[in-house]
Amino acid sequence: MQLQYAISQSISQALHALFGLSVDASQISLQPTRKEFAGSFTFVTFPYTKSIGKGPEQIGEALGTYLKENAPEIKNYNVVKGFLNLEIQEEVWLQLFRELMTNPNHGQGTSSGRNVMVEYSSPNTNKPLHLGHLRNNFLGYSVAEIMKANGHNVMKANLVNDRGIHICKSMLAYEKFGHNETPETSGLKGDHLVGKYYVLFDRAYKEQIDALVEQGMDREEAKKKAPWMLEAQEMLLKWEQGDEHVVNLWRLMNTWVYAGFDQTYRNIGVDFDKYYYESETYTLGKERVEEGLQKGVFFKKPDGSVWVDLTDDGLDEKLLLRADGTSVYITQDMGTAELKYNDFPYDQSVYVVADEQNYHFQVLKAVLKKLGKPYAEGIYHLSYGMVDLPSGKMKSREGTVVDADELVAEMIDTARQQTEELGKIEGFTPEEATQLYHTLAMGALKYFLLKVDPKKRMLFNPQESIDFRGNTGPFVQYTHARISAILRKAAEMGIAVEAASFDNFENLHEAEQDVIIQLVAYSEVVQEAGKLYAPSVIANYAYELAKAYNRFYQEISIFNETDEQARSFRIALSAMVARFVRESMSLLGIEVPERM
RNA sequence: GGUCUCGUAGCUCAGCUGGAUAGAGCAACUGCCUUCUAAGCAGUAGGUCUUUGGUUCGAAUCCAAACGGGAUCACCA
Repeated sequence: MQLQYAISQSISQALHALFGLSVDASQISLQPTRKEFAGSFTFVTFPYTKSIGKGPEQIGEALGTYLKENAPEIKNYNVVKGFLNLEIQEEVWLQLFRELMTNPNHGQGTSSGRNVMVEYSSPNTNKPLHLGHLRNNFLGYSVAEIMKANGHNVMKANLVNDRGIHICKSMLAYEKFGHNETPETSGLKGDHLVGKYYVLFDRAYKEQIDALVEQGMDREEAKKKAPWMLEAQEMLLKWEQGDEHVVNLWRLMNTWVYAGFDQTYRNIGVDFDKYYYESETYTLGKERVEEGLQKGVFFKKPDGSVWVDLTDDGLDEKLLLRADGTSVYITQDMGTAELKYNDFPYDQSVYVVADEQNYHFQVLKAVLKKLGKPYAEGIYHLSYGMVDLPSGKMKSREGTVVDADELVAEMIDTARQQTEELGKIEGFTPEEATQLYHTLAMGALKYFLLKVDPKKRMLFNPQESIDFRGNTGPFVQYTHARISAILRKAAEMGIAVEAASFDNFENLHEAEQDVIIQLVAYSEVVQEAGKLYAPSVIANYAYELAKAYNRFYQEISIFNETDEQARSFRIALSAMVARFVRESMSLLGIEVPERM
């Protein structure tokens, strides 16, 4: 913030004038003053006692006196031990506020010219999305929006994992039990229908294993020898050979799944600029392996398999290509990295993938560096923690997952109940009410999943529905709805929202000042969130802003104010809060209602 | 076992590059709607920041060790 820098400069000058000390303004750090003391910024004098040779209070007093006389921004000061608390002139805050009003791009970074690809979602096509995917999707979408706000060109990508043994499992069970069931005949959403057969496969497979074990076979052996496993593997082989029947079935079932996913994506409000399909990319990467062999950074074992030695990077030896020449996971990712780069020459490629794959991405980056790829350095694994249930980790096959579609439906129902209980639905058409419930439900859910630091694991308790009070999405949305009501009334009264209407306003209330401080911080918060890839930073900001506004709202009347200048200022302040609430929430992928 | 991570109020989480008496929300308890939306506001209570050392004027924050969770160490993806 410019203001902080100006104060730092003044302190730098003061240190020089009073004590002959040369400290660059950039080295001087200010912190927000704790609320129990008067002031907005605090300068800590402890670090200077040695070089100056005086006590911390003495230094604080001297600096305070100097600043009050020489720095126009400083209204007053107080010294508590080694802390110099600085109060800022009201007019300075008002001036900052006026600047915000006239700058519609505050918080929009100037174009960086940098290309950032954000890959997220990347689902398997054998089962529907669950709560863990929701965290992934919301994170990915939000990070992409945050990157845009930081001035980058963003490409949102979805790498669909549409082939492999897991898909064949669903296909096989469908062939056995399906009786040509379709989403239409079953009334099931496509992804749920396919997921049903994945579960059926697993159930039958387990029974087969148990049966084999009972016959005296070793369990590990039984897992490999169970008839359905063998059939699934055979099916995968046929798929790779282009067997018409298998490929047709695969196509049919994937079509169902995509229709289901599209519906979910639309419902939760995420989208993609580009889709990649693993069925089209899984053979890529072999050329990169060949390239590495030629460059001598990879090596071949006697059986013909290709490896890379990453022990110098603190990692292990890693297989890159099987002896039979087929790809493994890392081979594919080497290929898709190149493909992505050719499609969109990125400076940075963000992979929103759970932290269980930390090792994999370390390896990927190290391998691409060894190949000397220009895009290796830009690879960033946005590693997020799992969502735990009170019972522990979610497991698809064991049915201990919270289904995404169901959860969203429940949230919408909760939103409806809450709204009806509060009697807040008068004057809404049925369509508007439906829209509101969806907005609130998604607001609550997204905020809940995004307010936590992405790196951390988090807990979700399905028994306790997500709150609509306190530090929640609806709380922030409510603040916006409140302000909207005020702005409607102001418009009716013909009061314009413009800086000129409060030129002579003074007597800034503390609650008003606190709101301005929050507003001014917005652009820094957006930068911080971008630097950390952390929507949680935005969520916490939106909450703090809303809280500061609500305090103001409660303490100070707007329309009962007789001073027109003050009234106009407060309306303008409200409008500005609404704007930043809307913008910050939109960075989280959350909409804000006009009424609720 | 190796590597990586996490451990803050009963619960869920904030605490930026070290700074004042560690903050919110939920749950509990008190107040505040004839005044702009009470999904709100104000307040009370709740803590050996897992433990022990170290660095420092100063540590929840940095370093080390221990204890306790979790992830990973596949010719699965």
